[in-house]
This record gives sequence, structure tokens and C-alpha cells, in this order.
Amino acid sequence: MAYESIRGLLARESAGGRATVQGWLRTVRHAKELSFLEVSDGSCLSGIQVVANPETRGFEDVVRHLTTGSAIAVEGALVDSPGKSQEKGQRFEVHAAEVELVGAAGSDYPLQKKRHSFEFLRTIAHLRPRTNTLGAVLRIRNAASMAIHEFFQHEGFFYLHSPIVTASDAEGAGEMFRVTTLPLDALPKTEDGRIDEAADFFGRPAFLTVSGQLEAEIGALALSRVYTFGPTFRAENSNTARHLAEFWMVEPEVAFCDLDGLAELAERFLKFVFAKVLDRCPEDMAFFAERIEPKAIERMRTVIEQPFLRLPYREAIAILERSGETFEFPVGFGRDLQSEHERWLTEKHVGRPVVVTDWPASIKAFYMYRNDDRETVAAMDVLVGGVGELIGGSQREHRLDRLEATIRGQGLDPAAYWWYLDLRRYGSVPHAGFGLGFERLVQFITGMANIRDVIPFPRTPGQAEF
RNA sequence: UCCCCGGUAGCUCAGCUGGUAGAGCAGGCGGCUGUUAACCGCCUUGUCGCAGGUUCGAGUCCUGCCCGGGGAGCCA
Repeated sequence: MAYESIRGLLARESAGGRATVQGWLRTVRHAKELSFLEVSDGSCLSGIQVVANPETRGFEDVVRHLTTGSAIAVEGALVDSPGKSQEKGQRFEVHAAEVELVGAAGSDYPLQKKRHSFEFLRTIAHLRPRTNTLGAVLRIRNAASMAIHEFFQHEGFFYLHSPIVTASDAEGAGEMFRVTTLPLDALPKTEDGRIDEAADFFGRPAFLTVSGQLEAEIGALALSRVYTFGPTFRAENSNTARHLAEFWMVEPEVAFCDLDGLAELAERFLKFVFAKVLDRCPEDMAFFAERIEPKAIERMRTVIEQPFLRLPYREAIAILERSGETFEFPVGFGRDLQSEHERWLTEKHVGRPVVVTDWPASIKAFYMYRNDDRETVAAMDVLVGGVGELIGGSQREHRLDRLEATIRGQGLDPAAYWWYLDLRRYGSVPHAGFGLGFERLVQFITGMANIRDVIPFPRTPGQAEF
């Protein structure tokens, strides 16, 4: 028997005709001669109401004993709901000719037909996709992912698969996870008693990637425009609502591009992705606006409709110093902007997204392009209301002598960056790129407060179940 | 890693200044109604996070540990 998705059923022009549904029971209501089954299959937020009566095959032996969480298959007719139900927004329902139990769920099924705390749901990550909120999050993740690919494909970018395992601790972006096949209880030692790393799988220390950027630069200096979109790992012991040990990152890299071009790209990118998500997930977005974050839709519209403000770091600091606000953390040239500063700037002072450019070299990474003032680098942070920094990027230092000097100046060994420096030796061109934490993007879209609730299987310190 | 808060039934939570554990939901039985977090009646459910300590007596007070959450730092 061919089954139709509930999304498909609800999208029909009109009632009438055969309807087949398979899914999981959200709740059951029994009356004397009738049973009402709320069935959901995850194809959309809405479930569909199935009505069974004594004529329904399986009424006595199946329907009357159904419990929340059970999987069932229904065959029947799609009909218009009665007038009163229509007022509640329920257009169609299925009058069941037959209800079949596919997989029962016992009375210990943890998901009740009521609110659960997100904290509890995290402990049952194998069942939480069946909830309204997580289901909506997963559909939004899907739509946003596809929109990201669409955007870059339309703009002539190539999807580059950067490696997960890397031997370079190049970027200093954070603590790394070691990847090894060495036996931890009997490490091979060299003659002087140190761990024999040459005996390891790759013949040298290896780690999970903290960024695909350096490899993306290789791609950009061959294909001109590339992007990566893959998992990224940070072994930081940070336990906050904004950090994961494993998350997904989007990193476009563009050859023959400066910071201005990059800021324009970032702006087009965010506007495109948000517009697609709003267009394709209206039901899920209405849910988030109603139940999670009232401003979820409004603030995406702000990003889509308002031009971003370009603001050099130096001016941002001056504005903050003159603001008269009392901040918890000090403001001053050479200090990073704190979340409270970012949010005040974009939410209170400007009221639309802000791109802060040209940051002090002292607080930014070695690979960023040194501006003519010698004091700042061509870096940018895109700040949006609600979450602060959504995108961080920079024009890269493409001048060999400058890059080598900075690497040495930071006490790093140029030999370790030989291939990265080679890119500056052979046909170097100005290029730029940015990084976007995908889960933070989904947090902004949905308004979900905790990053662990916007990824199906969160990894955090001490947590890797499921 | 630091600061703060918390851990009581399958879930959400109550339990005041110590006196021996409760409500709603879920589940079972019955009733009722085209029901919508349905409703009404009855019934079942607990190593009160773990280990010590104080006390005649600890869910309640003290200490340590484990786990979770919020905030901070690091960052995406």
C-alpha cells in the first residue's frame, strides 16, 4: 500500500478521496462510539486527526488500546472537518476504514502530550525529534542547509570538501581533539623516553579540524570561489548555551576579493538564506514566533530588508565610549568587543545588522591582511540583534614577506606553514573569506536559547551519548 | 575552568523555621461528550542524585563527590 505524507495530505486542494497515513500517535481521545487519534509523521509540524468508529476495522482490538507514541498505519477517506473544528484551524481529517498497529509504545513512553523541559528532552535525544520543537528545528536545519548550498551555487562557488583529520595546529582557533591509534595503556616510547609519534597512524600527531579555512584558501587559489560546509571540532572545556564540541561551519573563500567584497558577500548571503527559510518553512517559523521567540520572524525580516551598516572598529569604540551606557566590561582600542557591546551596537544604537571592520592586529589571527596604518587588519564581524556576532571573516594576508614576518612575530615556525606560504609564492592574489557557525545561525532563526537544542546530537564536555 | 542555582513518582513540580512524602499529567478501570493539553469518578506508582555527618528523628541542616542548568571566559 502506498502511503502519503501528512504534509501532502494537508496540501490537497479539497477533501474527498482515499487517504493513507502512517506515523506516530501524539495523543488519543476516546469517546463512547468514537476515537480521535492525533497522528504525526514529521513531514510537517501539523499532525492529522484520524477519526475511528465501531465500523473501523481494528476498532475494538487496536484503536481502543492505543497509547501515545505508538506507530500506526491508517487507511480511510479524507474529509472536511466539521464546522467547529474548522474554526480551530483544522481543515481535514481522516475517517478511518482500518487502523493497524505497526509498533506499540508502552505506558512508560517518556514523551507526554504536554510541555517537557528542553533539559529533559536532551536526556532522550533518541526520542526528542518526535516533539514539535525538535521536529521544527530539524526541518529548519534542512531548509537552511539547502539554502546555503543554493546561494553559493548561484554565485558560482564550488563546494570544497575540506579534511576532517588534520596534522596542522595552524590556526590556533582552539583546543584540538587528538586522533590516534596508539594504545593509550602502552604508548610506544623512543629511546629518550618520549612518546614515539612516528609510530602513530599518520606518522605524526593528528587532530580533528578546528576550521577548514586554510584548505579553503587552497581551493580558492585554484577555483576562485569555493565554500566548505562540514563538521568542526573544538576540545574547549566550555559549557555554555553557545558552544558545542562538534558543530557545523560554513566557510566561503574568494580569490581576487578584498574586505569590501567580502562584506557584500556576507550581506547577500544572510539575506538569501533567511528569505528562503521564511519562504519554505512558514509553518515552523510561525511556531517559533508563537512558542519560542516572538521576534524570530521580525528580526529575520530586519536582516533581509535593511542594508547592513559598515562601521570601522575605531568608530565603534568611539561610539561605545560616548554612549553613556554602563557596561560590565571596559571598552577601549585593543580590546575585543564583548557580547554586551555587540548587542548594544546592533540592537540599541543602530537597529539593524552592523559590520564592524578593521580590527586591531593585536587581537586577531596571524593570517589577516595588515592594513596600511600598520595597526589594524582587514577583519570583519557581522553583528545581528539577539545573538551578536554571527559571522567573522577577513581579507587574508597574501604578501609573502608580511605573512612570514607575522608568523615569526607570534613565535610560530614558518616551516610548519610551508604549504600555506607556498600559496603566497606561486601566483598569490588578494583573497578573503568568512566563517559562520551553522548552529548559531539556526539559533538566530529559531530563537532557541540553547545551542544543544538546535543540533540533533549535541556533543559537549562529558556528553556524547546517542 | 570560575561564579550562582538545582537534582523529590515515567514527566512537570509542591513539600514553611527538621516530625516519617503529595498534586497535576501519563497508565488501569468505569462514566460522558465530534473530541482538540477534552472532561468527571476510583485505583496504581517513590533507594527524595550518591556517600558520610549532626540529631531521639533528615526530603529539609552540615561536608565531600557526581550530574544538570544559568552566567562568565574561550570562541563559531
